[in-house]
Amino acid sequence: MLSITSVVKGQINPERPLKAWATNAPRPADERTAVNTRADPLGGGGAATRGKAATIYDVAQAAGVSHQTVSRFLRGFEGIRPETRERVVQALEDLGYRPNLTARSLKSGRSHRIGALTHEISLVGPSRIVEGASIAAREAGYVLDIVSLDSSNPRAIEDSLALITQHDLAGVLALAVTDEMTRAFAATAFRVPAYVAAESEGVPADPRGILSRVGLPMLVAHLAELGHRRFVHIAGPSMWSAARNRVRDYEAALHSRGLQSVGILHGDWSAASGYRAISELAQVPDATAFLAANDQMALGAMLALKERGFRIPADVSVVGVDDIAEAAFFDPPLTTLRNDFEGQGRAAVFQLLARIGNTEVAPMSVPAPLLVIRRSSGPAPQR
Amino acid sequence: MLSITSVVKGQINPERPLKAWATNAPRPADERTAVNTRADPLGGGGAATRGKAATIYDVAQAAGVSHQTVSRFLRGFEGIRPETRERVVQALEDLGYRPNLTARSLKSGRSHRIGALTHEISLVGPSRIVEGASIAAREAGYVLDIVSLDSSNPRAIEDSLALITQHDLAGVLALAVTDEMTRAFAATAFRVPAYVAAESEGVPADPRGILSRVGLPMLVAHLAELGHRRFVHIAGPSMWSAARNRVRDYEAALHSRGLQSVGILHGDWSAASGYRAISELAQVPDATAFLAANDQMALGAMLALKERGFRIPADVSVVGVDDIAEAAFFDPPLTTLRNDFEGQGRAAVFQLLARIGNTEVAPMSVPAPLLVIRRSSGPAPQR
DNA sequence: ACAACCGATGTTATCGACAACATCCTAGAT
DNA sequence: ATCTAGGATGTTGTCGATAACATCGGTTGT
Repeated sequence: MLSITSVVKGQINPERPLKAWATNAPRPADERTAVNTRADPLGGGGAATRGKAATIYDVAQAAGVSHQTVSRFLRGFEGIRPETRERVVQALEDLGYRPNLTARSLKSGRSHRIGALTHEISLVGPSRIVEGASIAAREAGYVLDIVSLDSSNPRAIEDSLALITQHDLAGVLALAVTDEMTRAFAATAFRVPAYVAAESEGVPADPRGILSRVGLPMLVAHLAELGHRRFVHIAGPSMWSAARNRVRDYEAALHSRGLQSVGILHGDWSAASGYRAISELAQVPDATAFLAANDQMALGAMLALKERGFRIPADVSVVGVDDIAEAAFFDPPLTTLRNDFEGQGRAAVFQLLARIGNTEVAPMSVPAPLLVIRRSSGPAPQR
Repeated sequence: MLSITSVVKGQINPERPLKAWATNAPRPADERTAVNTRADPLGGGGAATRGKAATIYDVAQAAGVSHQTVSRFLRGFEGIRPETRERVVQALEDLGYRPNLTARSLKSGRSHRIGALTHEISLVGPSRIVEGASIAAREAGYVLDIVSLDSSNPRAIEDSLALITQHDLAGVLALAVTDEMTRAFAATAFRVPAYVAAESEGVPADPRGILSRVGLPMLVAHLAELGHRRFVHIAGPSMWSAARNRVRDYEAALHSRGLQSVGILHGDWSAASGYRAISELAQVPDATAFLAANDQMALGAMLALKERGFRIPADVSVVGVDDIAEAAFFDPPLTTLRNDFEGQGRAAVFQLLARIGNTEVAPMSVPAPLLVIRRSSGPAPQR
């Protein structure tokens, strides 16, 4: 258990003035480069930093202009005389001005926060999605307000939505979605754009957009080419649309090749559930290929199969989905489908920003799924 | 790749009025229970919900009182005549009022957001810490503004800190900390309480507070009792204080038993680095026990050792730290030390809240580390 | 040469909530 | 019956920023 070391931050003098006022404003080109140049030996900034935060009024007074002129400068307005501009810049730096985003968004009605509701962020998938989203948001000048649902608390969704609707956000995102969350989301009246990032279940405009639609056939093809004919799927929890999609696309892929599914087992994404799915069976299905809906369940399933005396891949092949970082070091290393979680998070943020009206975001290109062949899959045994 | 399904939220009538206005205010006792009672058949609220959000002025007008009376009610002021109170409650519900937290914090100078700066949230540890923090924050009525550092971007820390300092936050947290981050954090002048949640390196008041201080001796004792005498440590990146602590406590634990470390290898927390640490060695050290600083590196090391012909645990024992969910399903299942990541996150939030002045938080009890013995450790081979 | 005009800047109102102070009304004291 | 204390409520100012409008000095057109 880590202990918590506190760093009490008084108004310590900022060694490196952050020049945060320049962050979101269209700034003169030469500003960008010179962040570390001001080596102020404890003077100047000290006085200003000590008390309360400087406002545009303070800056205005220091520069001998009106607060509005300061505001104009900050917002990138062009028509300011060079000498005036000079004085404002100077005052800004001297006082170490930082915009008060609260006041800004109160007046402008715009905020730079995105609410992100997510399930089980401690799972690998969701956490990577959140990371991608967080980084994309930061790059666009937003921060992500993360509300992670505690699945042990039945009222969590309600509470979280109540929390989210109060804060004023630029938009709301649902990441890593279960049906429950989708429903609660749809029933809530947000006053801002809201998006649910989920594997769509209908017929999507761009089928590349669904990992399982394109990826599962690749997995099945790989196994079929190795001679496998009898398959078992270890599915995720059916309240996750991602889990349902994988079941559907698994069956479709088999069907289109005239192969058969020997059975579908159910897990909850965890390695433990993959292990139980196999080990609790009275008898292991007569299949040669096991396709788990994610790598963790594949890991658990592999252990259970080995304990039952199956050799992998000599007797049975096991494949997963996601290509988590550890999959290459399972024993045997796992054949799987690479899933670009970070990309999903980015894409979700970009989609939301586009709807928010931020036109500067580039449309996301959807990376194609990638089949990663390792040693957990091999030729089907001859009977 | 998931596709993103948008749910365009207009001002749909809220099926279940969230009564969010009651969330943070000391409310009359009977309010708590009656959330779903108002079955308003599309009347009343409709008009108000359609346009912009209702303000206390709108509510005041609807109730025929002054906005201040509404404000008083919301803040739990007692001296309001029952009939007036009644009208206010009615108007509040009819309009589906939600407080504008932006305006509130502008005036009150207080916010209910906590900024959390974290590294590599996609690692298992950090993501679980963040989850614990997020849940604890939500329970206390705060949300976590997560800023995840993109390690590929050298200016990420600066950018992130600039971003954080602008937003108005109740406090700032650094989770899963590297030295770089600690330094940048210390050099920044926040205007609010800031805490760095890290394994402390000095002599802590409560030694139970450090996982490795208590836990590594347990691991070493376990292995020593099995007859192991020659140990190798696979360390984390040295810029993480957690990694340094583990090295230090590993050495101390060996020393106190008169045992010797045959070597310290270095990884980066990933399974790949654990694999490389062993596989790239010209010759595997003559040791019987390998102690990795986390489970992922243990996984990689196990694979490399097996590939080099070592049997686990017959020839060598391998143990990890953290007890991630998958560790029980490695082959062999990994002996490790349970690490309460979520608890760390909670603790960090509680500590911060305490400093913020929120007196309602209970002090955290620090769970003792737990040795989890599985099959990757066994009796040392007889030479 | 006078007015319309324009760029640069200042003044005032505004966002939504909270807070200080002002006011009104009623009940108890004299 | 009049005064007063005090509870209940209304009015105005404030937080820090943005927006609309006003103003000032100097051009430019005719």
